[in-house]
Amino acid sequence: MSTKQRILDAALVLFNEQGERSVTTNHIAAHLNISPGNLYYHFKNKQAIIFDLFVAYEEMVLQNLQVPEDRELTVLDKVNYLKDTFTGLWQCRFIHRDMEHLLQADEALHARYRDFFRTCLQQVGKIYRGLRDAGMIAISDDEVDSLALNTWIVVTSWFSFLRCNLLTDNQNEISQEMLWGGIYQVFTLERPYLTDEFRDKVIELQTQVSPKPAWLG
Amino acid sequence: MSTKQRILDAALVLFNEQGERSVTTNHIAAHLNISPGNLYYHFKNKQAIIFDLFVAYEEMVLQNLQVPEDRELTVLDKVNYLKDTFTGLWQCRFIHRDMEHLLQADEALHARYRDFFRTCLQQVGKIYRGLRDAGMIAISDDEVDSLALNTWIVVTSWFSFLRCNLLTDNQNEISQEMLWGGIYQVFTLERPYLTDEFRDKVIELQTQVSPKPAWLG
DNA sequence: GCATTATTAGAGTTCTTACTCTAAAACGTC
DNA sequence: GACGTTTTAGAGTAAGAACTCTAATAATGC
Repeated sequence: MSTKQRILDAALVLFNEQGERSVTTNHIAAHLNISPGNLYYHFKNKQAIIFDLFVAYEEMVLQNLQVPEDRELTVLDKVNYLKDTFTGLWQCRFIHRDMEHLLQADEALHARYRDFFRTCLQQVGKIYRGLRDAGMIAISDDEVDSLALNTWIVVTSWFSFLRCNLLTDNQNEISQEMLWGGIYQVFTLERPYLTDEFRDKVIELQTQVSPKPAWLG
Repeated sequence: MSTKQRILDAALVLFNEQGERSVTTNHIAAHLNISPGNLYYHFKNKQAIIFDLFVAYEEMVLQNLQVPEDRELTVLDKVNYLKDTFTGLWQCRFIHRDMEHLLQADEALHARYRDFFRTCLQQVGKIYRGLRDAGMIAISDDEVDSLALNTWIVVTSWFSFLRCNLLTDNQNEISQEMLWGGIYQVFTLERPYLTDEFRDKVIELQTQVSPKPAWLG
């Protein structure tokens, strides 16, 4: 693998584990047993590394949010969207940790991120309208807009929420249950809109995938 | 005013404007025209300043979330809770920006924050059950739990969301409309649970307080 | 095999940070 | 107004950050 790619991989791992703020370019170089000079040969600066990592993240997310044009959405689609989203989020969880700082430090990234956000919101809206067309939820266009935004906020804040509120001395790593608690939480946003016809079926499947977490309530 | 209090005030202003990460103890001292030594006479370190600011924030929030024992909740209470919450949040908006880092750097603060979160969640649940008792919403206990958590997430993430996604070169300050867009957004979380009896009345009042923001949808 | 280019090491530079130390000033009190 | 305490100034320190520079090594084309 190219040194450039190895730097990106190592940076991603270290950023995820310790947070971008605590990881310096020297740390990344040391982690790979290469010199700082070498790292700076491949990247103009730390921001450039972050930018490239974001581009990869963006691509993955947009891939995950595609809506099939040739068929209706199913209950399973719904679950898979969330699984994919949270899995992707986990792989790049450093990004949404102090996003404000990353964007403040890099105007180009900020502009790109705004576009990304808008596109995501549109896609999520499209998915919810797809679920409506499939008869799964009854919801107005206004409600789709606000539901999409609420989904965005819960999804992008989920790991911060976990680390701030649920990690303790005893339990200091994010468990599978915690991660999928995020899926449960997004389910609860949609649940009020489920149609009578689908409610029981959907709730049953959702409960299988991610039951109500013990720490809630 | 005491120097100690002036340091806290200045730190709060600077942290809010520029983010805790970008504001050093030297900046705070310079802002007040006092020496760094003086600052360190009053505070052991930077964390201690943050800790004190958090304690004040905590007190304000818990004050805002109190539930009257002697009477039922009204539609107006509901609106006021949100107004107070977002106003308080605005005053200490630096706190929820890179909370993860603040907590990682200070185990005592982390423990305190976890308690704070639990208490808040309980209070929010109590408020929603109060609204249920007053006949305003129809909701199960499970749904109260998840609604309270969703409310918490949207509220604590709101300013980060705004700065990351809505600020641009042209519009680089948070407007009143944006701030109260947060209230609208929390309304949308509760809306599906409104009872037939109260729906129109509540929605009318909510629309007055904070109509659907232009940038949504 | 040689010239050119791409890649790497590693010491070093500059800047900033949180924080310390000493001495002086201000204050209270009797 | 002397004396102990509290508060302040301000230079200074040690550590660490991002990043640069030079020279050596590897790869590549001809």
